[in-house]
Amino acid sequence: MTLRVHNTMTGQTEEFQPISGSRVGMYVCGINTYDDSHMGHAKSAVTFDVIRRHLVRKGYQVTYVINFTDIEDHCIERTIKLGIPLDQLTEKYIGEYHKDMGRLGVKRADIYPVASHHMKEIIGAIQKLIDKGFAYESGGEVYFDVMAVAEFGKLSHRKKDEMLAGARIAVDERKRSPLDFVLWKNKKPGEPFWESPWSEGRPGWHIECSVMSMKYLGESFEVHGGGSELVFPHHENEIMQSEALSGKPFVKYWLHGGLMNVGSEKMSKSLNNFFTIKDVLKDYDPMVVRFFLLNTHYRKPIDFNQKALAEAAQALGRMQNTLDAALAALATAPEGRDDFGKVAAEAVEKFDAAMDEDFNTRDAIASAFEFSREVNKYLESGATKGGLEEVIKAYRVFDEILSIFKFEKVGQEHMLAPLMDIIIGIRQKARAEKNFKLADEIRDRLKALSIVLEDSADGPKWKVL
RNA sequence: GCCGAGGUAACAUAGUGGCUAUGUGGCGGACUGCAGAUCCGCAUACAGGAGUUCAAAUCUCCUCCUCGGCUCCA
Repeated sequence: MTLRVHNTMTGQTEEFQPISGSRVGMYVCGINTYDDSHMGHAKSAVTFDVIRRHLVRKGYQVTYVINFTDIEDHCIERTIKLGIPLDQLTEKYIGEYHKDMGRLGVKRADIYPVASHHMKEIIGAIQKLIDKGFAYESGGEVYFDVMAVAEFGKLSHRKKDEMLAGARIAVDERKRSPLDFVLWKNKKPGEPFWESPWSEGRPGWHIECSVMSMKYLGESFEVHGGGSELVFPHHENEIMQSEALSGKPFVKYWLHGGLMNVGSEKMSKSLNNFFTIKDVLKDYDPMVVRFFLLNTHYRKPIDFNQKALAEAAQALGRMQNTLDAALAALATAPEGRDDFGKVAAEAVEKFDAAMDEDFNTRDAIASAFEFSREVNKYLESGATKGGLEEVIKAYRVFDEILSIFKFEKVGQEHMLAPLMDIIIGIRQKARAEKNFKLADEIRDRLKALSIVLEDSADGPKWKVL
C-alpha cells in the first residue's frame, strides 16, 4: 500500500516518497515558551504525533524535530515582567509542554531544539545571506531582500505584485521593499540581547526554523508541518531563506493542520478564547481528548465545545467497552481457533488504508467502530481464545497509531478487585433471593462512588469511571 | 481586494462519478427482575441554480454563505 499525503506546496495529494531510501526527516513548529499550551497546540501535537507514528509503522526511519521558540515578543515581555532570566522561563514552559503532551499520549520527538541555544548558527546564517546578496543591513537591523529571489509565494500561492498592492503591509523606511522581513532586530531597552556584527539585538522570527531544521535534518528534508496559519508568512519566508542559504530545495512535503475553533472563531491567545490542556484534562480523560482531536481529519478545523467532548467520551467508551469485554473473555474462552482472525485482518487492512490516504484518522476510526460491532457479535456467539487473541492484536494496531485504548486495569482497579468480589457476591445472593431492592441499592451506592456495575450474561461486570 | 479551506441527515464528522457512511442523539424491537451494555431495525443527507454524462453528493460554470491567512499565532 502506498502512502499519499496532501502537500500544501502543490495543493495536491501526492504519493509519499522520501528523498532517498527510507529515512524521513520531519520538522514541526512547536510553541512559544511563555505560557501553558492550549487545545490548539494539543491539536497540532497530536496530529503530527499520529503522522509520525504512521510513518514509523510504514517502516520509515523517522527523525522528528520540534522546535521551541523562546526569543519572541511574548517571551521577552514575560521574562521582563516576571523579572526572571529568559532561560528560566524557557525551561519552565518546556517542562509544562512535555507534561501536557505526555498526558495526551504524544510520543517524544527525537530532538527539541531551542532558538536561544542556536544563536551562533543563526548569526552565521544571517551573515551568509548577506554575503550571498540575499540580505542587507540597515541601521543595525538585517532584512531579507525578497526582490533578490526569483521564486516567491511558492507555498501560499501569492505573487509579489499582488502582495505589494495589498493594503495590509506596514511600511517601514528601513526596508527596501515592504515585503522584506527582518532577520536581525535591534534590542530595545531592558530586553535580553545577543552580540552580533550588526548590533546588540536578537533574531527575527523565521530564521531560527531555517537554521535549526537544516542543522538537524539537512538542507533538504521530507516533511515540514505546522498549523495552517503559519503558511504565510512564516513558512513562506522559511523557504526563501533556506533555499537562498543552501541553493537546494528545502522541504518536499508541507503538511498543515486545520485550526481549533471556539464557536467558529479561531482559538488563540490574542482572542483570549483559549482553553488550556490542563483545564480540559480536569474534566476529561486524556484519551477522550485525543479521540476528540483525531475524530476529524487533521486538515479541517475542529470546533471546541463541551458537547463535542461529551460525545467523544461516549463514543470512545463504546469501543473501550468492547475491548474490555474481549480482554475479560480471553481469560475464560475455550482453547482453539476459528476464522474470526480474518475479520480482524480485514479491519486492520481497512484501518491502514485509511491512514495511507493522507492520514485519515476519521476514516480509520470508523473502521475501528465497525470492527467493534463485529467483535460484540462475536463475543455473544462464543469466542475462542485464538480468535480473541487476533481481536486484541487488531486493537493493538489501532492503538499503535491512535493511542486511545486501555489494555490493562489501572492500579486503583487492582486494589479494588478483591473488595468488589465481596460486594458482588453479596449482591448476587440478594438477587438470587429476589431481594432486588437491596441489589439495586448496592448498585446505586456504588455508582455514587463512580463504580459502574452492570449485569450481563457472563455475570456482573464493574469498572471505575 | 487577493490567496486558501469549507457548506453532507437532529448534531458532529468520512466519502468524492454507479455500492448509501461512522459516531452521538431520537424512535421501535430482542435480551434483562430492573438499569446498563450489546445486537437488530427505522427516520431524517449531500447550500442553491444551470450544465456535462446512460449515471453527479462527487466533474464544469455561476450564485449565496462560513472560516482561515494577508499582523504575533500550532
